[in-house]
Amino acid sequence: MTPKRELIKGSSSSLLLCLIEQQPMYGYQIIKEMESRSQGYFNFKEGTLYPALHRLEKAGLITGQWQMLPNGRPRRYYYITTRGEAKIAAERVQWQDFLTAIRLIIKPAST
Amino acid sequence: MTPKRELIKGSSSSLLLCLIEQQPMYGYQIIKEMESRSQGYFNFKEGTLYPALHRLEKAGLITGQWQMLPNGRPRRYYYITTRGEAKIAAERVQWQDFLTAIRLIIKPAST
DNA sequence: TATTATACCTAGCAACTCCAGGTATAAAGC
DNA sequence: GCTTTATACCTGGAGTTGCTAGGTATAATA
Repeated sequence: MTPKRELIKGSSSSLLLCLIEQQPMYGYQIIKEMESRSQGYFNFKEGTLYPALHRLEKAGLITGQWQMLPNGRPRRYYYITTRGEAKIAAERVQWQDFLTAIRLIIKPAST
Repeated sequence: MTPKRELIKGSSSSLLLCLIEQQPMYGYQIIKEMESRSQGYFNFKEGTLYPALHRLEKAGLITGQWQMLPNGRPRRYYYITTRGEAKIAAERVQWQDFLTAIRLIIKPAST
């Protein structure tokens, strides 16, 4: 079950948006959540995740807010924005189109 | 219907293998075939396709053979190899695993 | 006291798509 | 006859994004 790097590449930002839409999360939590939900399949590295979050924030699809824990340590929680929600909707369509196109290649319609 | 570049990225080599498995093809034909079968969705550029074919050949998954047309112009036909067929089977499994993992993220199982 | 878990971050390499360009012949339009 | 389009191959460099490997720091556990 070697996760295919290149498959993940095309969908990681969409997955992040989906997760954060369901519930505001911070980076470290996202890594753990991805891993546990996918039963170990996704294993995002920090070097992948943090830059990705920064890109999403820069694009205005999520917004991060520092929150202090009782013990004084800060965490950066990310929230979905209106634009992020729109993006998710658009990507859902893209995914469908993509899957449809793939199917047409593997099982060509009788011409 | 903007095809998502990064989605394609992860599956282009698998798609090429699938096409060539169905029928030996040459580069230019593959571009046209991809486009017509997918109703315009896939629109591989030459700068994408030819290097990809070379990579697949180098990896021993396909094998190319020059063939002379009656008019004297050469074409390079690519054939699937045994190893290429094995690869296709493996990638089918990877795809299923990937899709399963995705579903677990977008629709988490009740915990 | 040492290790692990939590929590953030960046720099640089690698992989792959695309743009843009190059080469060359055949067919079709004017 | 000449020009454009289609056919058919190719490469170099830029852009995007994942991963490795490293850094910083605190809290909990062994």
